[in-house]
This record gives sequence, C-alpha cells and structure tokens, in this order.
Amino acid sequence: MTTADGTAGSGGGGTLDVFARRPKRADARRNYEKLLAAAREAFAEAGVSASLEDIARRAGVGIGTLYRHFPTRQDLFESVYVDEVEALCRAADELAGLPPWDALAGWLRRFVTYTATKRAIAEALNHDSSVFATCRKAINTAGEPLLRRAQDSGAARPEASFDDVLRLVGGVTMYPFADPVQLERVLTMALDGIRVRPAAG
Amino acid sequence: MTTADGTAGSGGGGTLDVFARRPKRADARRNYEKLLAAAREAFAEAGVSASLEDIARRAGVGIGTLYRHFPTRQDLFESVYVDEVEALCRAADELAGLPPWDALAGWLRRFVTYTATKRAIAEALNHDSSVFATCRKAINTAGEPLLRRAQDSGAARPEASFDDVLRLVGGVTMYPFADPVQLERVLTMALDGIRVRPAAG
DNA sequence: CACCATACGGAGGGTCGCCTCCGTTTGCAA
DNA sequence: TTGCAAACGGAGGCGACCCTCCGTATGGTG
Repeated sequence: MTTADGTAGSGGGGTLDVFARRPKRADARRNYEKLLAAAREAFAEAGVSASLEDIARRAGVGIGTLYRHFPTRQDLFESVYVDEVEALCRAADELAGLPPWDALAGWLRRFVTYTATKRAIAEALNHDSSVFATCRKAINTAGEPLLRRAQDSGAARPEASFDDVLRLVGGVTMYPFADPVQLERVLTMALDGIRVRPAAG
Repeated sequence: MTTADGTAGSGGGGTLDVFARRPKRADARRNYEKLLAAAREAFAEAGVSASLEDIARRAGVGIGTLYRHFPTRQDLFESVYVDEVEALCRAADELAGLPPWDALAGWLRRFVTYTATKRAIAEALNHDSSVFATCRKAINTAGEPLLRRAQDSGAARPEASFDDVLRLVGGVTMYPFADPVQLERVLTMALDGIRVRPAAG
C-alpha cells in the first residue's frame, strides 16, 4: 500500500493518489509545491480558516495562481491533509517489525506528532468529503492491524476500538504543549489507558 | 469559594464575580441573559469565531444591544466562560464528600461535559486575559485538591500534575462523540491512565 | 400619570476575505 | 528562434462581518 514515492500505481484498495493532480509544467509544479507548503504552515498556525490570500502571499504567488491549482478551499485543504496521511500510513509499515505493543505505541506516538502540528487539519475529520473518507479509511487500514495485534498478544485492552484509541491519543495534543516533557508524561498516561490493566493486588 | 448564587461576596482569593456586570433594568437584564444563552450556543456550534451578528439574531435582539452589554467580543466570550467555570467549581465542592478516587473521577467527568459542550470556549485557555488567568486559577483551586487527595490515598499516579490530567481528560472530547457509550469507554481509558497501575504479574 | 434615565434597534460606513476574469508572461517543443 | 498552449498575477466586484451612532421606545419612580 501507501504510494510512497512518485512511482504512482494505485496499490491495493483505495489508494490516495495525490499525484493525479500534480501539474506538468516546471513553473506550475514549483508553484504548486510552494502553495502546498505555505498552506500547511498557514493551516497549522491559523486553523482551518486561514486566509487564502495570505497563503498565496506566503507562497509568493498571485491569488489567481492559488485558485487555478486549488479551485476550492477544500481542494487545498485536502491536498495538505492527504500528504500527511500518506506519511502516517508509511510509518505503520515501517513499525510492523517491532513487538506488538511497541509497534502500536510507536505508531500512536507518530500519530500524535501528526495531530500536534496539524491540529487545524484534524478539525476536518468531521467534514464529509470523499477524500476525507478515503483518508480515514487509509489510516484505519494502516493502524488497525497494529491495534489488533497488540490486543491479540494480550497487551492492549480488548474492548477498545480503533476509533476509541485515536480519539484518546489524538485528543492529548489538541492544545499545544510548551513542554515536551509534559507531552511525554501525558502521552504515557494515555497509552497506559489503552494497555490492559494488570489485576490489582 | 465559588460565589454560587446572587449573594455576592468575594470569598477567598480571586473570586470571579460575574455579577458585577449584570445590568439593573428588567428588560436589560432579560436581554443580557438571552444574549449569554445565545452566545453559549453559538460558540459551542461555530467556535470562537461565531458571528456576533448571528448571536444577536439568535437572541432576538438588535446588534446595538449586544454591543452595549458586551463592548468587545472578548467580553461576551469571557462572560460565557466564567459562567461555565463557576459551575465547574461548584461541582468540586459537591463531590468533596466522596472517597478520594471517586471524587476525582466524578469531577473529571463533569469536566468532560464542560469541555464537550463548550469545546470552542476552551480554545481560549491559550489566550492571555486576566479573566482567563483567574478562571484557570479557580479551576485549579477547585480541582487540584481532588487530585492530591487521590494521589495521597494511593489511587492516582503521583507523578501526574493537575495540568497533565486536565489535558488528558479534556482532550478526549475535543471532537464530538456521536455515541455516548463510546465516550464512556474512552473516558474510562483516560481515567485508567491516571490511576496507579497495579504491578504487572 | 408623567418624566427621564436607561435601554433598544438597526442603518450605514469601513474592512477583509472570497473568487472571477482577462491581459501579460513564460516554458518548451518544433 | 519562434509560436502557442499553459500558467501567471492582481484588479475589482461581492458579500460577510465589525462596530458606531443616534432617533425611538420603555421601565420604574415620584
């Protein structure tokens, strides 16, 4: 899965194919990337409602150019989002070799940095566009096996659904942490909440 | 503490005194309350950037009236927020009679419904106005003893700070839950993350 | 009942972001 | 080098929201 580099090909089921859209001409391609970077930045700072004109400005590009590449705000938004999701899915593959709990925990840590920087973008998980649905599915496909494996091995609570876990862990970084040590502490608590509780005694 | 009803009096340290501002004339008072209710609703739905004109409309009141009562957006915002915080503080007092862990858990559950409905309002925890600082302090004063008690009794992790706990639990409801059963499940995990882990074996 | 301080409403001027449209520029293929 | 399809940029019209200002309405008191 996870269409990682330019070598296209829609792997298994619902791959994301961000590359379908990428323009051909050199300058256009350049601007496309600049816009994407600017947007990522702007969304992270100002939230979903970042000004499109500001994004164009950051990218050093006319507003018209922005609209040519991304006809709607949603388009731009989705492109940024899809990039993130792909990276996240790739991470799942890379962690697959670790012991069950470590793989899950590692991936969730990665998930946290994903939501941490892109807090704004996560707001869109509610919205209902087909792209978001696809991304959601991609995340599930990538992460759920990790949870299941951890559950089967007896490390993770059997009653926890994948969605439960994402909500618990994702919520942690809803507000930015000034202190990375604190983030670590809170994250540990969250992960412990997912683990099976040894019988008290 | 907790200036609960109209009987004023700034209790201990930094009480909140929402009542200082409440207008005198009957119609004014009525509109004030209507605006507050409308704002609570609007902020919960549309986030911090809800339109003031919309709030006035919801309240069935002219925009001028809104501005007379709440000269700045921040004023309105703070008033809603303060109301919430007061209720939350009151809850802490009411739970004080329970066993240590139950009191903490109960209060945190209350805290969750508070952040759940008022998600938007919580965004402001970052902002730095004196009112928000005071509220933050009030929440601490109300909730921290519950945590400490739970820790002293050996039920809660000793290394968890009060802020850690709020972030963990508050984050849970960052995104609305369609299914209350799921909320309960996730919340349980979060609370378990705060509890001391019995030694594995 | 009469008076007036208090409160109401909403028109309107200003700002800002959205998006379209079109004259100009530029990559690139022949 | 030349030509044209592709891409660029930004002026400008539009709508949403902000906030002020002032003529009108009204509660409450004497």
